[in-house]
Amino acid sequence: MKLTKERIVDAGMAVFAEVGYQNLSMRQVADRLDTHAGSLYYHVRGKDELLALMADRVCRQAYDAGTEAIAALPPDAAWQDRVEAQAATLRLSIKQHPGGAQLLAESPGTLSTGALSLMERLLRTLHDAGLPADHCVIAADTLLSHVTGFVLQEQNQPAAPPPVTAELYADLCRRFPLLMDPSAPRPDQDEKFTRSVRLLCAGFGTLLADGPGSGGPRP
Amino acid sequence: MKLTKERIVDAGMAVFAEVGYQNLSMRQVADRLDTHAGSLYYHVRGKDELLALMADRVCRQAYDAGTEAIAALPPDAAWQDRVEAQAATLRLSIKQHPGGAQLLAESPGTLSTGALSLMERLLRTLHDAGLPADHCVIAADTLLSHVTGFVLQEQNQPAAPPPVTAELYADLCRRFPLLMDPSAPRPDQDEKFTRSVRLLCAGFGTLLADGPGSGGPRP
DNA sequence: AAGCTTTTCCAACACTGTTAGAAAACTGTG
DNA sequence: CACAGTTTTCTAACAGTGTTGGAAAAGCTT
Repeated sequence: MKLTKERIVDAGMAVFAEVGYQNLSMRQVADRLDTHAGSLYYHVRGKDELLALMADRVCRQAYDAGTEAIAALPPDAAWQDRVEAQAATLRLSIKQHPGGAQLLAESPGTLSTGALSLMERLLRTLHDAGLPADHCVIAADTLLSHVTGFVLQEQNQPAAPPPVTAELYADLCRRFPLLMDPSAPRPDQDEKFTRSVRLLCAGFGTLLADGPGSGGPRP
Repeated sequence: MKLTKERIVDAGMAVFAEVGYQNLSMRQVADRLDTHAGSLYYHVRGKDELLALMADRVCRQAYDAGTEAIAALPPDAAWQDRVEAQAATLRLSIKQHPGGAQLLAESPGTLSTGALSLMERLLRTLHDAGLPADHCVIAADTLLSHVTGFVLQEQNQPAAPPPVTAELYADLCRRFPLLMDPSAPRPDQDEKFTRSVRLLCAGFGTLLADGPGSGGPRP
């Protein structure tokens, strides 16, 4: 069957889903297409371009998943819920692929139309919510980079945490008392994520509620 | 001269500063120490461990730079300024090394005492500011992952943006009107960063000011 | 000085991205 | 159909990577 950019990206995504970001090689992608590595270079300038295309596809998937999630919301949903829905679907879309956050993080996001779509929609949500225009782009940028950063940490957590001796544990508690405080609740990642997004939304909210007494972020 | 973990990390940082994250190889690190690549493996389990050690060192540098910046603040400085100072120094410390954000992003941060120190100090700042304990860890986590995410985007922006034809530009403006709005101010990265941090602090603020009428983030 | 442990060298292995040129497949035309 | 021309694929190689095992050297103890 004829080779094409689209099919190469397809194979790349498949290999990516199986072996993850770190172990993705041109030869494996070629194998899945019953070809040889060199043949790919006629359609793709190099591995970088392939990765960029794949990152764009992840963004596009996230965008589509987002439109579905938004459509499922009640039409009079608050803007915070819309933001939350977009953040949540983006996170899930990235998490579907092992090392997906690295893929997005390492490819320059600006020139990808998928990433731009995500940005534009979030921008519109914030704009419609009444945020001042000059703050919108910063807010949207902050949220997007936050989601990537969050999933990055999430996916890089070692599956099997290294065993800590009792002695080492005691030392850690001495040096990092707040961090190691056993009385502090240890929420799971899902809850941590939604609450962090709510925190961001609360920050956004201070930019528009110019009611008496709450004058937005400090001057 | 005798080879040691410390010296290997030193050489690693030097090579890292010169060639960046992507092009750092064991052989180059060995060359700088007038040895052979195989010798490193007696002191270091593999490249992963070396990268983790280097990430820890970056965190430690950031921590030290942070203590300096905090000490330079007036003793009665608001907690927002303390948070801002820590975020700013962390960003600068990461930016000192080309690809430093990737280094931090790709190494599992939890088991690094440097990263833990950063976290603990931020936690204390928020705790002293009066944030409820169960929100502190989430807030601190959010801010740290935000900084990494921000610098990641910042360092991955291609030095020479690809030339856009007038036709393509018009198309972009049609598909992403808000994003491409020429009337919107285009702040530089420094300002974008400080404002995003202020935005986060504003979100944190809603958690403590339980005065009448501002009930924190939506339930 | 002999024996022993720690450290370093060296050569290899399997793998990576990438390129150049030959070979094949496909195309349209006389 | 046959021929030329173009597009696509194959093959082999290059330079470089992380990593390993065994030989060699160095350092230390008795």
